[in-house]
Formats: sequence, C-alpha cells, structure tokens
Amino acid sequence: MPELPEAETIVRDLRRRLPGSRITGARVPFPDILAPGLTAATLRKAVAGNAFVDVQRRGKNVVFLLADGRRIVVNLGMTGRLVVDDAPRADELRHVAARFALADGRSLLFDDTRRFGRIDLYDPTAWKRRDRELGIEPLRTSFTAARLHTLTTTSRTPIRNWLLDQRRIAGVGNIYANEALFRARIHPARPANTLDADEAVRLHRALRAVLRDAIRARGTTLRDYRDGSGEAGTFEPRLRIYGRDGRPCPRCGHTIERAVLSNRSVFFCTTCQG
DNA sequence: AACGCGCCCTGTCCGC
DNA sequence: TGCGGACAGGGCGCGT
Repeated sequence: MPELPEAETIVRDLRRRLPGSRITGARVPFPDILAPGLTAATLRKAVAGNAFVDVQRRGKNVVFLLADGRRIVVNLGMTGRLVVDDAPRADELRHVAARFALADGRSLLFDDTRRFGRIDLYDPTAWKRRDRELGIEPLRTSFTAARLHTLTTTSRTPIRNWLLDQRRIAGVGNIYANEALFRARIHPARPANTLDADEAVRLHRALRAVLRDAIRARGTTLRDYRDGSGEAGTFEPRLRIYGRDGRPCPRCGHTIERAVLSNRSVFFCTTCQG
C-alpha cells in the first residue's frame, strides 16, 4: 500500500514522537510478518533495553535506528500501519501484528490486516548491503533526468513495470507510477528503452512533482493507509488518473481507460498518452 | 538474466 | 440475504 509519500509522512510523524524513547520489550502476535530467519525471541532480545535514536525512510521502508547501531526496518506491504498508541484512534486497530513497548508507557504498534508487511532487523553491515540493493531515491538531487534516461536504456520492460522495480528507483508504487506517467504524457506500456531524452525529462519532472505534491498532502488514502497518528492522507481527490477509469481525462476529456499489465491495473488516456 | 506470473493474506464490493 | 468472483497501495520465489 503505502508508497514513498506515505512512508515519508509516517517517518516524519514518528520522528517527532520516538527518538529518545527507551524500549522495554516487543510482542509479536503474528510472527509471520517477521522476515525469514528472524524470530520473535531474537527481536525481543534486540530491542529490550535499547532505544530509538532516529526514524528514517529508504524507498517505501520505515527505518528505526536503535542506540546500539542496529536497525528495525518495516516494509508496510499493502495494509501496514505504524501508530503510537497514544494516538486518538489507536484502539481501533484490529490487526496488531507487533507491539514495541516503551519505557514511558506508550507503545509503537505495527498493524497489518493482510500481513504482507515485513519487519526485519539489521546490524550496520547487513543494512549497508541491503541499502545497496535498493535503487536511487527519486527526490535526491543526484536523481537527474539524465540519470533516469540512462537507467531506462537497459530495459525493454513496460515503463510502468520499470518504475515499480525497487532496485532501480526506490519508493514508487502503482499509484504514483500511473500518476507520473499521465503527467508526463507517456503510455504505461511503452518499453522503457524507447523513451527519448525529452520524455525522460518529462517523466523525471512529473515523478518528482507528484511525489512532492503527495507528501504535502500527507499521502493517498484509498482505504487503509493511515499516518503515524492514525489519520488518513488527503491526496486521493487529487489523483488525476489512478482509479478513474470511465471518467473524463482532466486534460482532454476523453474517457480514461483501465488495462492490466503484469497482473496490476494501469490507468491512462489514449489521447494524451498515445 | 531479465522478465512475467502466481502466490502470500484479509476485506470489500458488485452482480446474480 | 447469500455466494462467488474480482480487486486492492507490495514483494518474493519460481520458471523460462
């Protein structure tokens, strides 16, 4: 579910609440959300007596830096939420998969209805390795149009699929891939290596703009997404193409179409994204 | 070896 | 009202 803007919103919320907090323990009611090889006992032992030093984001992952240098990394999957339990509606969470108890009496809750989310634990070396597997951060200044163009030249896969691959660019999911391609006037099925320099410039600009707009709106809530306080994001009404099949294109009025590419929906205007 | 597919899960909605 | 099928923001393992 949550893509870069949603993960970023959660990180900003939790960064105001967690750093400095000592952790007393962890409970994992649904251990299947733990990464392969990680047990609840190992996680509990790692966090007990430790403390949250910082909360960061890498792609769609929420990264909790601990006082001893290790990191708890949460991938939210489709329905994952990270909420501190002093938030107004924290008691409405019905699928708490993991709970980190803090010394001040609060708890950090990981709630995940579908349990596609994952919690992993990394020491500094392992994290460095994992970090290298993830692609470039699209909002970094090092991510330029030229860089995007170069990256696309090696792949014939449809550009929508290309954008979803976290090893190339980290943080883009199906909503913002579709939105960026609409803004850039590029058809989602276009092979990545057929983009010319001008299209790369447009896609680069569109991608960064839509990610920034969505962060400003605190993310897109279609159904499940909530921020670190349990509140919905406000970007959904500003989606121009995602989920809007059958409705008029906001640019030309032609009817928006939906198709399926690699088992996932794509939305596009055949006139604007020919 | 890059790529597409099925699958992991629960919930909701829609048509019959 | 009930029931089956489609669909949902992600990502992994597999086969080709």
